Amino acid sequence: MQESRDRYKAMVDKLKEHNHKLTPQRLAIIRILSESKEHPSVEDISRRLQRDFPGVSEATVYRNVLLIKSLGEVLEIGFAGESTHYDGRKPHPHPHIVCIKCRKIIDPDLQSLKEMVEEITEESGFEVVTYRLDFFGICPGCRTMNA
Amino acid sequence: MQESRDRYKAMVDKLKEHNHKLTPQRLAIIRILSESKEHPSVEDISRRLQRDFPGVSEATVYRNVLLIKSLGEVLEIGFAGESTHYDGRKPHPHPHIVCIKCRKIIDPDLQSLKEMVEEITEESGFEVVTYRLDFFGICPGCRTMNA
DNA sequence: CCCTAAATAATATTTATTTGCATTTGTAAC
DNA sequence: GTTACAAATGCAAATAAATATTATTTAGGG
Repeated sequence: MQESRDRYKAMVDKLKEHNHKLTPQRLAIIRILSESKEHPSVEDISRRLQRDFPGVSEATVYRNVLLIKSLGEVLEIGFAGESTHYDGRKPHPHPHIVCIKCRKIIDPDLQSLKEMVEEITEESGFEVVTYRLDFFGICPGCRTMNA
Repeated sequence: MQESRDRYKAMVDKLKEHNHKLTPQRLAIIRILSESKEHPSVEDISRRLQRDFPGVSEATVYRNVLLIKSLGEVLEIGFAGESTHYDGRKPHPHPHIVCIKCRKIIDPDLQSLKEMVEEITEESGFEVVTYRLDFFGICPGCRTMNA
């Protein structure tokens, strides 16, 4: 998909810009990040990587994901209990809606978010830098299936 | 404070109701949970506990916090990187604002939350069951201090 | 092609949490 | 007040995720 290629290119450019080497492992990791819509964990990435690079170290995946995060090209999403997940397609904070039955995650567009940030600023005096918004519920599919 | 005592009593009642024994360690733990406004971690609780019970095992704290959580009397709040924190005063989901400088956590009252849930229901068809909302920013104190 | 800093693999370590097991202790019944 | 027994505790060892260490390899400029 075009979008995946754009993300891939953006990450490569950012790496070059900061004079980081383009190793095959690194490129494979950003390829996976740019193509994955399911918010993979380090373990997921590592597993997929084995196909092309049997024997990549998990530490390498950790280090690279961390590096790419520090460049602002991947979003870290830690759900309680599970290991941390990453979104390389939309690297900026955004709300999620997670289905507690099928685990599907969707990214809604919320008009009310802007208003909420304003309310926080007014009420608390905080300067909001970033946020983490996750709603958990039952998706339309699982609702009908179950009832 | 009255509120602390109410929370303490609610937790004791819930324990009795489910036929759990009221050991001194357990009572001390719920006392700390009911009095702490700062969302303590297991380690925090354990440290405070040493005052009254030199030698309480961390495992005991873990087990009790887990038990109390399973009774719905404490809210688990896991932030990336740090150990999990707990809120025994407001056991139901609520938004947080976290200062990224001093780590202070406050609980705002957001009018716009209801509206946001409505927007999600309409737009996505999800039935919202629970949520996790955290805003990160710089609190008024740290803003002036730093600039 | 050669050099050097950066990156990798493998291993060890740290930190948070959980579990197994022997011992102790609430608490309900006598 | 004793007794009985399941539940709770303490301790230590087991897991698990993430990070650090170090010797070796390699990307990429000159």
